[in-house]
Amino acid sequence: MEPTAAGASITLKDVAAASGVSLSTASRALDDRGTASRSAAAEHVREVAERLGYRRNSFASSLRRGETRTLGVLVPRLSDTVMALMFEELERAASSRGYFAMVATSGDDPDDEQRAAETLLDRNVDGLILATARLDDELPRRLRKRGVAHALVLRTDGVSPSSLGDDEVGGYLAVRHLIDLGHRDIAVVTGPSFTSSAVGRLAGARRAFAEAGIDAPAKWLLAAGYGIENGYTAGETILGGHAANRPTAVFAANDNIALGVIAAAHRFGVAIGEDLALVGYNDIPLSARLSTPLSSVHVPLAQIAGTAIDLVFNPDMGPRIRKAMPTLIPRASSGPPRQFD
Amino acid sequence: MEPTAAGASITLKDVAAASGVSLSTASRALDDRGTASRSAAAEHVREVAERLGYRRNSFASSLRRGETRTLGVLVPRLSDTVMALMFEELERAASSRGYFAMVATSGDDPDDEQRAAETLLDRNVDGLILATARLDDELPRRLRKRGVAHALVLRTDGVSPSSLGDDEVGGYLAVRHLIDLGHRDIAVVTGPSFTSSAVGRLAGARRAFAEAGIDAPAKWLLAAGYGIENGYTAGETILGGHAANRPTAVFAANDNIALGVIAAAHRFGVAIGEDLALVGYNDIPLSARLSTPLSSVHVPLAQIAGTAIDLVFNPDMGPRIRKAMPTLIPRASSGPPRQFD
DNA sequence: TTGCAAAATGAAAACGTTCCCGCAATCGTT
DNA sequence: AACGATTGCGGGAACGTTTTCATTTTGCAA
Repeated sequence: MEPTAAGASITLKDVAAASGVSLSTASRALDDRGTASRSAAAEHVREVAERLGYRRNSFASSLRRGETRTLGVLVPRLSDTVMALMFEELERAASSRGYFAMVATSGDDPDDEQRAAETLLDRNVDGLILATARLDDELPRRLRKRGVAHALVLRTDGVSPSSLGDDEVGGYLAVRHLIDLGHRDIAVVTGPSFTSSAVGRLAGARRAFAEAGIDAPAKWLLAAGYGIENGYTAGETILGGHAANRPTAVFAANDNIALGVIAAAHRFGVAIGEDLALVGYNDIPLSARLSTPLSSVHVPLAQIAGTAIDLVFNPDMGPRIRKAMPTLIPRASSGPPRQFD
Repeated sequence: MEPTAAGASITLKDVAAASGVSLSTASRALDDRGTASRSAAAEHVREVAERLGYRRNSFASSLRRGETRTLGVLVPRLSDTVMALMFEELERAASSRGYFAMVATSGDDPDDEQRAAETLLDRNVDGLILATARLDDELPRRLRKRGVAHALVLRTDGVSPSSLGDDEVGGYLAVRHLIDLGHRDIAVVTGPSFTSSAVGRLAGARRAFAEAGIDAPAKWLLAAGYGIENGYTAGETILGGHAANRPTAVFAANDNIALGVIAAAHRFGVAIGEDLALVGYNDIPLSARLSTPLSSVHVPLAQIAGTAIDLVFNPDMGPRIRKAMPTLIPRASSGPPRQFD
């Protein structure tokens, strides 16, 4: 009946009694912050605690200390590989700083996002990391007003402390790569327009176009969601017309979209890498393992994670919005256009 | 400096004072378990609490109550889509029962698994759900000995309460499907032999072979890891020989392995669905979206999640090991063998 | 009205830590 | 040997809840 997890638990009082010291002394001896006391008594307490299998009660401790050494992470969904990877890196970075990372998922709905954030705050996290930010998001604003320590990752609202890849540069690199290969007819499929990542990557793509004097037709600049199915739909739109009217290259603002485009290309009998060059974004592990490995813009997630956590606790050091440099990884999916063979 | 997340916080004392009642009354009025008190005073307290923006301090509450309404979930990694989906379902099931799910990742190392479990237990979770179990795992054994409420998902050690898909049936369905299509030369790539899922799926495959009077050659029964790269290696082994010596079908014990086999097939110029029939396992969302959509054994994760949580809190009701029925989803990747065209 | 059960209330004692305070012991310096 | 400075120690008061217990109030029937 009782869902008691812990067995009969050893409290600090037990340890103190067994060591023949007071509660206070035992507490101090086991305080792992700062330098461990080197007195003989303290050493003895530590031995006894170990022997008895004492584990500090985190609630009592947090209640008294007023901090939890816990970080809340909010992501739209974990089944999106990029988000899962981001969380894994955040977990690692948090752990190396003595923190525990706790995740909640919120989908794409601002209300759910708000609710999920409250859930995390109710668990008294010391700070919050959001991978969900919209350009005009209410949540970061409220967090700022309430004085909640937080940082945004991967996406920014332009105001709250943020750690992300430089999407403008990434978009530029991708399209520049395609242009350098000889492509002129290039389609761009971006993510949802409420994300800074989509806007940034599109801006970078535009810069590359402008630099090369290419006038990108509006019908080949599509905004989509970040899911495979969105990529598929976009792919149908782009490739569905007469073969002569197709672009020779596509820049997909994320690897999921690219996967959708691949499926659409297959449906229309267009060979990726030969008939159509394709560049994705994020370089998820799958990309390198596809039948035709996917060129993609790699983003240093580990670095972004570390920076994000530093921003949560020291928002005042350095610029509030930190951008990490992405790298283009060329693979077989992006070859020169047909006529160049 | 101070990593204070919450602003100046409203305590129960404030609410009580503002409502003109005692602390105890305020506490009772806001107790959300059981039936809410219907007295006028209680109603008033709730209003005041709402107006003041009172949020119960979860530590003080948990400390006093001795329960946390928190569930710890241990998975090898979240970047594996199946694990991410499993966690999302567990999170949902937990939430609908008033629990919060907390995840930790442990890789494939038993020591890390132990450490991660301790981390969760240190946070006083009311129960633990493991998706990491090995057949001869120490951890479930220790949890049983310590009397920690727990359940295993997706994999079982055969002893602790477990909720998983019926892997034997799934393996049978997959291979039976291939046999029904006319295949006789079928390779099977299973997962790591320390997982019950790999063992079960292989056993099911064997039953299908036996039933059809097929003597599966040992060289086509490969044990691999559950990653794409393992599938690729296995694919190289299977398809690397002379074309005449290749199987006409492959059952991959998970979709990642299938993805690897696809890549290997591509390398050897073998067309999936035409030259080689392929069936995966788990039916991750990507499978349906591949260029050649992948046939796969679908597993009801939501149901497994619900059962798992029930098992944690009521391990004595019904059988300890519950198996959910998988379904085969045939798609374009599994066609009849060439000579049948 | 009176009587009695049921419901609501306030005081106070937990829950297991940490931390402030005053005091004693130890240390290094002249 | 004497001095101040450091360090370690135990007592006890927090931290914000929940819960027990004794008491008071309410509701209802006679």
